Amino acid sequence: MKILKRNFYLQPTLKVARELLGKILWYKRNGKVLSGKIVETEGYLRNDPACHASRGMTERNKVMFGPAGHAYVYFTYGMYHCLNAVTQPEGIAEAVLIRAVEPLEGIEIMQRNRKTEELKNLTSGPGKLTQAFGIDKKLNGTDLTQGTFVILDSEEEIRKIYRAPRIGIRVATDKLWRFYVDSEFVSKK
DNA sequence: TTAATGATGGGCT
DNA sequence: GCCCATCATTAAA
Repeated sequence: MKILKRNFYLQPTLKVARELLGKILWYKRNGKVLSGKIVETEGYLRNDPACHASRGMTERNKVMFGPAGHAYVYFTYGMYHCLNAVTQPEGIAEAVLIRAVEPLEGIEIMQRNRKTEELKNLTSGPGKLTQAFGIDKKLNGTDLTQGTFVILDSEEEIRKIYRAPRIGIRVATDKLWRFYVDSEFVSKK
């Protein structure tokens, strides 16, 4: 399979959010491959009060202001990380949060990282999947279009895409910027 | 089954 | 000091 190119991430952010569904998150770590099919995403736009970057650039969110196709990984709630794909050209801070994937490769490692055998509980949430994959702040700013931490294209045809309000935010809850497919691994339907 | 709560610590008004 | 793009556990129904 081929790695998604930078042009993919330069499309409108909500389109990228929809089109990332079915694509493959792929991470080769310590010589072992971890991968999963993306089944749930959320878009975060400029001028969106729920977006970390909406009140200007800070040390934490500066990667969002950088070039498209890079990973924005941040630490939250004192114990979890969340993974985003940065969209839009340099200077425009938008991104897509990867909320859930369906485990494909490296499931034994994910089970060890998550301290559970239960497949449906491995990667069905933004904090869960980063824990399962071993993704943390050291990957913040990584280029997702080359190297060992990338998103792969796929030929998979998506039957139906659902859209719904985003989860875990207190503002802009009227915006239907969460997207997901029919899957047991979606964090919440 | 769903709802409430505690854990836990960096970021920022 | 309060907030937080979360999750696991406990309590309630």
